[in-house]
Amino acid sequence: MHDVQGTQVRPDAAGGLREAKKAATRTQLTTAARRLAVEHGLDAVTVEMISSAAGVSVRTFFNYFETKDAAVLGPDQAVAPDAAISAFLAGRPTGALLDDLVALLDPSDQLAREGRDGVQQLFDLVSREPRVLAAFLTRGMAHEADVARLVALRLGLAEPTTACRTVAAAAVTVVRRGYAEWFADPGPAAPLRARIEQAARELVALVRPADPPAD
Amino acid sequence: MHDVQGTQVRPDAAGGLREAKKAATRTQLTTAARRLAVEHGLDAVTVEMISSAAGVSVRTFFNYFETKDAAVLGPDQAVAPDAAISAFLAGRPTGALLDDLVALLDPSDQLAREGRDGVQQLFDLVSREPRVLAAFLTRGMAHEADVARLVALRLGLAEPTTACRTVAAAAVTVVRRGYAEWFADPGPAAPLRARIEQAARELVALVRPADPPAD
DNA sequence: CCGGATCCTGCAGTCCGTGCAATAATGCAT
DNA sequence: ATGCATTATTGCACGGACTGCAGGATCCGG
Repeated sequence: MHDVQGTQVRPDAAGGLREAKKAATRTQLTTAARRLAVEHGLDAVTVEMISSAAGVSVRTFFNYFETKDAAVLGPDQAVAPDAAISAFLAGRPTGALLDDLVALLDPSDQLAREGRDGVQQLFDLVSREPRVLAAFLTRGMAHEADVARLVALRLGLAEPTTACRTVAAAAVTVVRRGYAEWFADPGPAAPLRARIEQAARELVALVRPADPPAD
Repeated sequence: MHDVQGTQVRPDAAGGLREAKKAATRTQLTTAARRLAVEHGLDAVTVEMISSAAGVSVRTFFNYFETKDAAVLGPDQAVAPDAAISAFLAGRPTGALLDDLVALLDPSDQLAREGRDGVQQLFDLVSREPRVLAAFLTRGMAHEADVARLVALRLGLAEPTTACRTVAAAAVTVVRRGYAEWFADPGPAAPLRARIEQAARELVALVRPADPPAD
């Protein structure tokens, strides 16, 4: 029985059983941290509680995450899957920078990976616990820097210029706004992607207020 | 001698000597925290060092700031002076929303209040210490919410709509980008205000790529 | 000058986070 | 399968962050 408290453990592609078990415990820790934090509030949850819920020692907890907040946030993710990055660098899917950035940062696959409940839980904590918000925003800044590099590459530049960074900041801001609105009212009528596109339209409207309706 | 380690103490307008002394010690704590953090790195600086440098006990430190990071960041400031807010709400100075937001958030007066060195010191820490960055970004989110409320008021709305929040996010992002570039190269040739306006132009260029040059 | 309110301070305690060294588990080659 | 090298887990000890509490000092108004 190669499992850790119910979480499937199977050797994923490269890397043996060792890596798979590590990934499983990391997931376990994050899951336990989020559940306990939602239930009791982050301050009332000790690292000892999270660790024992995941079946490891407190010392091991700190081998996986630097801080309690980081465990709630979960392991860092790439800004987008490789396929999406390749497409973006090749000028796809539309050729328009802002639209392609929205497509690049489209988080629907992350939603599928963590599950709708997990993401809802995380955003719940982001909006309720200032420390989780702080960690979340810090990670967002790192993602913004990654996006700036990708924009530079797409434009054939070796290093991101000021404009690349501003464009990246705008794109990340639009996606963040979409997330926030989706979380505030996660009805099925307006899926996450639609919220993000709505935020993009609002940004365009700010800059082109006198624009005639396009369609 | 009503002073605290060289910081002037005079009863500011309303509030007696008590309030003035409190403000003085708060400033002292932030000044000491920043100086020590720049010198030794934030992790190597203990609250005890900061407290004794400011001439108060450790326990008193925590009466002024909730965390060590908060002391480095300094006391919270209003998003803009009252006069600038009134002007913004009245549709000034230009009538164009984005331009007026840039004017509203123009931080030149904060620069004058804290002094160029203090702000440079703070940004130095923001870029070097992840914990200070996290606190800084969290405060930025609060400011963004304030700005969204102001936008709503200017448009005659009681509550900020989705568009108000997106507009506020875009404006705060532009100002943040200007700050970042100014800090990366604080030459006198390109003052802070010019950097912010440059970032605003970059945002416009993202949305209106085919625009003919205006001037 | 005095009473009430407010602030400062020390103390004890909990929890976070880290270096270190011993132990246990794993992967690999034979 | 078995022994060996590598790596993960754990306990321990420690410093530092942060919080109630209670006693004492300071300030403000009369």
